[in-house]
Parts: sequence; C-alpha cells; structure tokens
Amino acid sequence: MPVSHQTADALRATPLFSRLDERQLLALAAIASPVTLPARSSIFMQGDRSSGFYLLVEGRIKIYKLLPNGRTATIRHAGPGDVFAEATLFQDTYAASSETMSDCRLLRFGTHEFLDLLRAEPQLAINLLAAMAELLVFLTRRVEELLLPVPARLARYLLRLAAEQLVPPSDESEPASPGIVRLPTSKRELAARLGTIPATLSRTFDRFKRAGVIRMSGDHELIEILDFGKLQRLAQE
Amino acid sequence: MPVSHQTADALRATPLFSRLDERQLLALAAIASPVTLPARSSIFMQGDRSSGFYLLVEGRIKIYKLLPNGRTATIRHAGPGDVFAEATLFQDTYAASSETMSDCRLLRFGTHEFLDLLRAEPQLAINLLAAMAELLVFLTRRVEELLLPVPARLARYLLRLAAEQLVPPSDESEPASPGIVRLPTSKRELAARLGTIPATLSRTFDRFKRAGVIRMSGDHELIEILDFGKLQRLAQE
DNA sequence: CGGCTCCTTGAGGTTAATCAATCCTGGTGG
DNA sequence: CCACCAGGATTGATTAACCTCAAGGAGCCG
Repeated sequence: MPVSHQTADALRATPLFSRLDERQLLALAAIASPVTLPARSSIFMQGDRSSGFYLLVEGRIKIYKLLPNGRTATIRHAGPGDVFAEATLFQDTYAASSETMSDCRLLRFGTHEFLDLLRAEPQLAINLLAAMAELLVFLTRRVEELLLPVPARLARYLLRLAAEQLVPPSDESEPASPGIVRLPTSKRELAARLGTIPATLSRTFDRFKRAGVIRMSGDHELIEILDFGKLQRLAQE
Repeated sequence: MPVSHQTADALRATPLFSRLDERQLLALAAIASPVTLPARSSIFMQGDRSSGFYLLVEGRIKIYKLLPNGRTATIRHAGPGDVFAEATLFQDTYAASSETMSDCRLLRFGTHEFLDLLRAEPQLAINLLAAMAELLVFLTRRVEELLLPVPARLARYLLRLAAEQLVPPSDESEPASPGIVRLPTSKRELAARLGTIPATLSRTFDRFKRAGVIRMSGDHELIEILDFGKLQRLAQE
C-alpha cells in the first residue's frame, strides 16, 4: 500500500474533502505532500513566498503575526482536520506566520497543482468556499472580541470550549463531564490567543475563582465551570 | 433595454465577475436584484435569516457587530465594487449587521440561485475564492492591528489611505497630491473603524499635528501628510 | 538537590475609556 | 445679515483597565 493510501484516509476524514468520490480523493492524495514536524517548529513565516496550503492531520498549530514591538498577535489556533493558509492560493506570500504547538503531521498542497484540481472539480471549490466562509465568521468574531474587556474574552473562550467538549468524538476514556473543560494549550498560549499577557490572564482566572464561577483542580489544565449563568453574564462584558 | 442590461454593466466592472463571458454575466444579471437605499439604512442585522449576499455598486456601507455593552465593533467598511456578506452563502444567518453610510445602490444575490450558478461555473467559484482570500488577509491584519496602540492604528490607516489614493481611478478633477488624503468617513465612523472613540481619535490627531506628522487644512476631511517617515515609525507601535 | 520552565503575585505606570463641557460650523429662520 | 440651533468635533478632568517589570512559588526532570 503506497503512502497515498493512508493519505487518502486522512483526506476522507476532512470536511473540506468530504463529498469527493474515490477518484477525486486519489487525485488529491497524489498532490499532497506529507510533512512531519516536532513541536515548536516554524511552518512558514509571514512574507515567505507561498508554496501551498496545509491540512493539519494531527497536532496543534498556531497562526500568528509578529508585532513590531516584539509581542505576537495570535490570529488563531488550529487542530486536526483544520486547513490553514488557504488564502495563499490567491496570494503570493503568506500573510502570517505559523508554528507547531505540538508534534504535528500535516499534508501540504502545492498552489499550482491544487488550483488545477479546483478548476476541474466544482465541488471541491464549493467545499473550500464553505471552509473559508467559516473562517470569515470566525475572524469577524475575533475582531469583535478584541474590543471586549479581558474577562469577557476569557468567559467567551471558556463557553465555547465547553460547547465544543460537550459533544466530543469520545473515542477517549473520560465521559466529558458537563462542567469540566480541558485547556488545549498552555496559559501562556491562551493569553496570546486572547490578546493579553499571562499575568493578566492569571489574575482574571483568579477573579473568576473568587466569584465562584470556576474552580481549578490540581491539574492546571482542567477547569470546572460552576456557574454557567454568571459566566454568560461575564461574557456580555 | 431591460434592467438586466445596466445590471450586467455593473457586474462587468466588478473584479469578482471579471473573466466571465457574456452568457455568464447575463445569467448572473438574471438573478441579481437591484436595491436602492438612502443613507443610514439597515441592510441586514446580525442573526437575521440570510437571504443572500450583496455587491455594492455605489455608495459606502459598514459591517459591524453590536457589542453587549452598547458600543459597536466595526468590522469593515466597503465601497463600490466590493462584495459583502459572502459568507452567508454557507451560513444560514448573518454573522454581523450592515448599514449604509451614504445613499447606496446594491445588487442582491439570492443564496440558492447563486449556489446553483456556482456549481455550474468553476471560474465563478474561483473568483469568489480569491475575493474571500483577500478578505481573510484583511481580517487577519485587522486582528493584528487591534493589538496595537491607537496611534499605530491611525498611522497605519493613514498610510493605507495614502497608498490607495496614490493610484486613483482619477476620473475626477483633483490630481491626488502625493501627501494629501481625504477621509472617506466622518471622524466618528473612523473612530469606530479603528476600535476607539471620537475623543481619543481627536487627541491622537492632535498628537500627530504637534509632532509635525500631519496638517489639517480648513476642510476637516483633508489631511496632509508632512512626514511619511515619522508616520511609518508611528505605525510600528 | 539544583536548575528549568511555567505560572502566579505584587507594585507602579501608561493608555485609553468615561463623563461632561465647550467649541465650531453649517443650516435655518427671524 | 445676523442670531440661533443642532451635530459633530474637540478639550478637560477623572477613572479604570491592563501592561510592564520584577520577584516569588510550584512542579518537573536530570
């Protein structure tokens, strides 16, 4: 079984490529280059000449921009099944930088080859449009959120996390207790993701704790939400 | 000459629909509904059931979200030739609200009809992808900018304005003097667009004036950039 | 038991929002 | 022609949020 076989499996599991038939999947697999990277590797840098976009098969990555003052603006995080740098299909340089946050397996699609495929397969183009539409909505919300105070941003993040983890793929052990969420990143990364700094995030968590909204057990990545109502109120600034 | 004829003209002038042949343009024109709105009209509201997306033929509009605290987050402005609410093709409600900032002529494309066309015309899908890619880059920059201090945001805005107005369609009288830009919106709208409030914007303009970076003549919408270098430095935080 | 790295806590300063006048400027009517 | 009015724009004083810098834990691995 050639590499492209397991590649096709990964493609099949991706919303972007669902609704494609075997023939189309194989054509895709044929132009996909598998990439494996350890944690904290740079995938591409803002301004680099674009060489294609990526499907994240396994691991977590972040898209960010370096701010002139040395800080970094995290645009978004991505996990398995997510596609990133799609915009590069129509731009000749990357508009942001990207780095793995854990060990990652990726598939890279060369711009030219993928565009050819796109022209031949309307369904693929439409799926990509749908994926980009989702991203647009996400970024729109992101802009909105940055105008809210930090506690509201954190509250919204926690609520979203809770909503996502309520219906988990659940091929895992824990039955995902309603009020308990697991932070998928370090506090440092979360602070960046929320547009703030670790110190402020820490204090905000503390305020939530003292307000009886959340509780943190020994494991610092587990957060129990005690009062959804209050959290929702906090999310409204 | 039916309405669809002048509609087709408007379509032809739009990047999104360039590269389509006559037949395709007419098909598009057939499903486009002309809409005329006076200034300050609501086009759609966040949460409304989506009824299609828009091409702005004439005028200026803004896309914004109402924040829980009463303020509003301006996501972006749009002008003639711009398309907005494209994401709605794949979402069943509008993710943000939209309002005219001046008298406007628009073309509305119904979701269902446009999707049909999209399936039939790969080139159309690819053009739309390109447009969405551009928007993604724009929103990415927008997220980044909101993490910069207000003076840097204003500086970047002015620099972008200057860059745009350097190569104007120039079917107008003024030869677009190198250092003079015209604000396309009121200060109030600009403040919202920059994620701040009029008072702060005013003070920031004042700082720029006192630093010898800009000058404002009698007409308050005209700004002369005296020191591009300093402005660029300000844009870097 | 160091020596990491990550997170937290503390003191202080800066930015920008808020609240509230005041100032223009253009339009209106006396 | 000028007084007046309404809107936006500016300015001022104050407050609150949050960043900065810096010092302490706390866990983890050699």
